[in-house]
Amino acid sequence: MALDFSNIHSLNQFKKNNEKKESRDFPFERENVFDIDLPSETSIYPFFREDFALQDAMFFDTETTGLSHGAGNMVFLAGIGYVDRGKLVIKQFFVSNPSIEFKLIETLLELFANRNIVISYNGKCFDIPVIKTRCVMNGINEPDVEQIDLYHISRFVWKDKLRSFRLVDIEREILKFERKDDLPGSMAPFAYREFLLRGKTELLERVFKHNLRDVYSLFEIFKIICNKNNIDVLFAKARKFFALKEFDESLDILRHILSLEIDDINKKKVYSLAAKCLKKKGEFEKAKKLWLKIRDVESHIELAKFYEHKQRDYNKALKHTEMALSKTKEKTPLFKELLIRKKRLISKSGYFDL
DNA sequence: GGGTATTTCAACCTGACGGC
DNA sequence: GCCGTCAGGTTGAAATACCC
Repeated sequence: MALDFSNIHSLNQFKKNNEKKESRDFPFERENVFDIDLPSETSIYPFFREDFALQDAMFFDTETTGLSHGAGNMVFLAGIGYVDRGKLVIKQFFVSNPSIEFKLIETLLELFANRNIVISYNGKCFDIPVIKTRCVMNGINEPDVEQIDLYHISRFVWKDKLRSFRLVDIEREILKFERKDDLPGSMAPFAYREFLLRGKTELLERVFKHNLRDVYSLFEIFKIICNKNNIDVLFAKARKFFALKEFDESLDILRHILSLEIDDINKKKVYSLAAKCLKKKGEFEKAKKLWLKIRDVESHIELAKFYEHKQRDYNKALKHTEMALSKTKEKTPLFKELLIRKKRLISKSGYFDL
């Protein structure tokens, strides 16, 4: 469902409240509720532990006065999102007066305590370290939160598809959403300064929208990563299981991918990873059948290794080395490596290349 | 422009194997 | 037994990219 900005409350009420002296002692809070399609499953294992429930998590994004993690960088706006009764609730907490930042931090810590899994974008490197620094500066105990960082998961999932992994790039390429009139995050410190010095809220309103969109996008990205039929996500999970040396789990996912409608390119990707799993399991004959289906440079090299070291069939090993050579550009390091392999196999097979 | 999680890549290590 | 080669694994440094 598209994000409806008409749903966003105006800052006018905040301005009115802010004119009253007593309201400056508390962070300004506003809430937006969105109708959503819930993910049918919430497991993102193996990217995060298996026993994880959406009601324990909250989506989190901050706007700060800078990039540094040092004492001078404060949080002035925090957006948190959570699913409640089938709807996405996004609350934004704004510090209208830097002297009450500690109240915002305390509010966040209470929320962290209730929903102790924080889903963010680059939060491991930015948002949470900044919050921890603000805790130290305000004499508050640092929170102990579990984190799901969608930045790193996105890099892993779409590594072959995208070159840039900024949140706006994921929105454009994966969510198919283009921001209009978005205020870049780098303008947030300036917008806050304008508010504090001159009471201007025009730019600040756009920072609120930016932050709201960020939190909403976190939910949307999370939903895609939960999708059990998304080819990119399934491949990524299979790769992750392979990296974790859980080859049977990887093979199960690859079989599931094959049960979906996929093109020949994706089929070869499935065969290639499945062959690697089978090789690790020592099931060389099964792996061989897949390599013979793929017939790219890498699979010919694997077949050459298989025939040389497992079957001691040097003629077949030589044949696959030559096939790999025919598909490789001359003068490349791989070509030179294959020539060495060919020379060795010629020597072993007693074949004379006249 | 600072901090940091992750990825990449090179260097090194280990075990298996064959030739002498 | 020694030496060289290959494949595969481990480790650590460097590079990368993101957040405001």
